[in-house]
Amino acid sequence: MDNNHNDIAEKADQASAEATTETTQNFIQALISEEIAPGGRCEGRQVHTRFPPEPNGYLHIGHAKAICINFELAKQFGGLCNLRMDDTNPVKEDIEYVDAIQEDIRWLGYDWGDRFYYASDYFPAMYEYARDLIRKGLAYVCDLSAEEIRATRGTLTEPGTNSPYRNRSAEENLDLFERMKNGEFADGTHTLRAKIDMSSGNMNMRDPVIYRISHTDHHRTGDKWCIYPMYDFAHPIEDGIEEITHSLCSIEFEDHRPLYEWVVDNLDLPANPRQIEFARLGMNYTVMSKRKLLQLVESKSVDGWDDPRMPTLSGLRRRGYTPLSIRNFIDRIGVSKVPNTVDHAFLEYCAREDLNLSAERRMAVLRPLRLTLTNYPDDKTEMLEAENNPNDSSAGTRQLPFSKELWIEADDFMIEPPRKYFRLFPGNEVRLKHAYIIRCTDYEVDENGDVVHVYAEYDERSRGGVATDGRKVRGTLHWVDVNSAVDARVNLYENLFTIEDPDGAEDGYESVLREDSLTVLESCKLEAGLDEEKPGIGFQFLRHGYFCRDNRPSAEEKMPVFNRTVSLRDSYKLPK
RNA sequence: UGGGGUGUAGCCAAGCGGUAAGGCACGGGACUUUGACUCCCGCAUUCGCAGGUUCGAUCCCUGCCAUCCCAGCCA
Repeated sequence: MDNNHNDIAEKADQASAEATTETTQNFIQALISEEIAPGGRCEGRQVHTRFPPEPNGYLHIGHAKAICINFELAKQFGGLCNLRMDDTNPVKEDIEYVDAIQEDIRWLGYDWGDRFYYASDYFPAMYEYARDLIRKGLAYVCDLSAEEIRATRGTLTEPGTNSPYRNRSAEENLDLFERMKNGEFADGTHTLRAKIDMSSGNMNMRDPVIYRISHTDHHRTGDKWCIYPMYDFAHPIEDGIEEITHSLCSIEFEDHRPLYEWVVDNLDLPANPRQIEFARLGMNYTVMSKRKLLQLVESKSVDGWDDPRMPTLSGLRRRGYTPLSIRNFIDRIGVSKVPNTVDHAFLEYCAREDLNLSAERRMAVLRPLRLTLTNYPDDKTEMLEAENNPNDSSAGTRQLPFSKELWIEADDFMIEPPRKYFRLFPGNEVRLKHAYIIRCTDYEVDENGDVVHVYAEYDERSRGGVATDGRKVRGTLHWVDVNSAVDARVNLYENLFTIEDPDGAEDGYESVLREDSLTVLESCKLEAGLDEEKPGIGFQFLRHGYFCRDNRPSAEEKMPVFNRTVSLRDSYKLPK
């Protein structure tokens, strides 16, 4: 036990040594190593990545994977990682998300320095690049409607047909494109299309639209523009302008890569980036799509984007997950191209691992049962010393008030205990953590037969919890002194869904929402001082789990509110 | 009956021609003033399947099977 802390510190050292040594590289690291080596594509260049969210929603744990991969890769290779708002579609985006995204990334522990960009800042440059394409005969203004474009695109197995506008002259295209920009045309009447190959097996190469008309105010450029570039055209330009060396994205963009490369190859960009795809994160018992998360919020199935049951970063933060635990989680699940569904228990493991070392212990009775020590002096209150973290002696100790009247956990007493129940029952002896050994002498039940009061005698010589005669006392209970207890509300969270794969539910994910994903306990008794604590600090409530103060309690809330981050592992099973 | 991916344990994931790392989960045990932590032990004779090349194949070749993505003027 005394060696615990040393062992753990040693293990942490080993882990960080391994992280820096990095014996096995994932496929992206291996590729970058090759490319920056002599003769490689990026020889002499500084590795430069970017995280490019569209500001149209809140970040979730899946985004954390992309964030960690991009920022960590830059760090490992002595490079840089930019933060860029990919705001090329004004109808979906909003300024409110921009701040939230930055807050979440900072909270996760990453810093983009002064390299915070907006794709919309490049609109003028993109317009000029588009004109280059037109002049090279590689893009044309098309008058087909959206329906007509769809109809002529062909199908997965049949080639498409050329647009009748495909062979307009560069002069005519330049003129039309300028008039599109000047607002002479209504939405949907014209597009700028790349002239590639209408019979390509890759649908993305069948003369993709690269500019559309949208008379919509943009959250940053207002009404300055009424034509907006499409992702496939804009993204390689954004990367090129920022001199990104490696543009990482998720696997479903794999068949966009030929188009990405087509743009890079046909434009004279400041630097040529390379797109690399990896598998996005899937987790069981949750959904990850923005659309579905939004739906949960709008249907009031949850209490907002930051509901502690949500896989959003703001939800995980409110729940009490630490940034380190999330970074560790992402680091450990690895990077590959294999479709994956990571067990949520792995995330919980990472939270416990970090919190076990960093969280101070406190005592909290969630379902209180009154205990009276019949042989303890009536008006006495003594102070007992309690360690703050048995795994970290530097966390120090605190003084706990103790008296005749105490709260214990209702679960910790049974009139007729099953086998191997070593908590309190008539005649049995247990230890009150940090306090005394007590023996149950009596109990009271109400008209329903429920136990409402327990009586016990304490062993005066066992102060601190040590038996002077060396007798073994197996059970140790947590408790809270009645006089100094803090009344509180505690929220217990479970998975939002009843099945592992809610996306695959026959009747839709809403049909498998779990009814009891939130349990609100209104009459909890917390150790004194917990009402002074702020959100963001994790505590271990002894024998229960890790908790932190809610960062968004409702206005009318009078009691402190604590959220359970994750329970302690529990190998105790009540025998039937 | 197009194009592009992916298949190693319940879940992640190493492995790159020399005889299946590690983690999570799970099961057992030790320790214990948290039934926590920590520690120990167990957990793929086999790498989607079938052939082939080779002294030797998870790694190379061929075929097959399964599964995911693509027909937005979304990203």
